Amino acid sequence: MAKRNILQFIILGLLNQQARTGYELTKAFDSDIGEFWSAQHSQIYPQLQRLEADGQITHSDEVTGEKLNRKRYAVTPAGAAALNDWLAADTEPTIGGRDEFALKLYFIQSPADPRLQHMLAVQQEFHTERCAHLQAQMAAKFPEGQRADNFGHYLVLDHAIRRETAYVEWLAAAVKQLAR
Amino acid sequence: MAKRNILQFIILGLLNQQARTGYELTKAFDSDIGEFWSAQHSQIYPQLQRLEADGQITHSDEVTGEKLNRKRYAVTPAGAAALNDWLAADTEPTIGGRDEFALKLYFIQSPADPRLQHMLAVQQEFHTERCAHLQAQMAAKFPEGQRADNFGHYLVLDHAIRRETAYVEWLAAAVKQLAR
DNA sequence: TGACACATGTAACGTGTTACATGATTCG
DNA sequence: CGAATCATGTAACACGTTACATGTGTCA
Repeated sequence: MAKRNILQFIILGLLNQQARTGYELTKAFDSDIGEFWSAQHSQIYPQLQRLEADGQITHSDEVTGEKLNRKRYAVTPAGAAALNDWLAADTEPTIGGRDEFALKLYFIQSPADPRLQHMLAVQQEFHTERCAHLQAQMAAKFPEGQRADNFGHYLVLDHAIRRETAYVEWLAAAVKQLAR
Repeated sequence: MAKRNILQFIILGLLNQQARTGYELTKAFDSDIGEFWSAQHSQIYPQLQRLEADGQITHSDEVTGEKLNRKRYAVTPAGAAALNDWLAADTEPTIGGRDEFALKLYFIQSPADPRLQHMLAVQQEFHTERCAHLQAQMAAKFPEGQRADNFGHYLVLDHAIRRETAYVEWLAAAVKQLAR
């Protein structure tokens, strides 16, 4: 899995869009970017420190209210260069992530197994709902083929929708071929 | 990512199908099961030792030729029970694995970016070829809707094909909306 | 006899998750 | 004033990859 520390580039990419705090970066992984990567704050804060020590980002202190301090990070020219190097480098194609559910199905040999019905139904419900949620997002953010700006965002949303749609179709096809 | 040590159950599942050596288990991750999980021998051998210490598997020694020893592992009743518990347990739905390429696209804001053309073409070639390879496998292993036996195997192959197909379609749609 | 597949292990390191820990601000 | 959110960190542990290490069997 992880090997070349992708996280640092994601942080650079996000900060390159706009200056952010560690907290805001953490939340970015809950929305659109969460479709293709995840990270917790316990990983992000140390990474920010390393990037700053490396001279790829800097921060300015901000105060909210009386005492609360937050650090707003921004990329340096060196950071922007590192980001561009990453973007320009060859990308090892993704070869299908890990899927515990698919794995379980693999070990159930018989299409008559009594557990299949329920297992498939649960997954179907989840992914169908998820699919609808993504389509709603798409409709909200890109109403009229408004893809010119934020093209990247559009592409990953489209990707997520296609992926979930294919997943739902796979589950439906599986259900259809169940018992007999 | 990993959290509940899925690997142990995969090993139990594979050994439940038939007794295998560590080497054979390692190779299983290069074929069909590799679509949804990967593991190296350096992870597998220690895991086999732990499973045996736990009483979930046992091994018998085999000799090939003059000296070469291999250990053929098989599940114990306790191991089979653990496997069934895992299969019966609720499965957290997969929420889209990590995809470095999708991530890069996300950070490229403009559909006129000169890098896009080449990036997409490279991925397109890879995934198209992969798609064809999977379909060939399907045709070879399940010729005439021969899904009754090895139903699990059929399902994961079908899953992989649908996933790759969707990926290829996504890339094609992206290319179509490129410059202008 | 050399290359390649078979076969099994350990070590070092990096990444990722969960838990621990603390405190401020805002809103009802 | 209590709950939710904002905000930032550290520690412990589990998981995964790469590299190190060694030796046998088979086939051309």
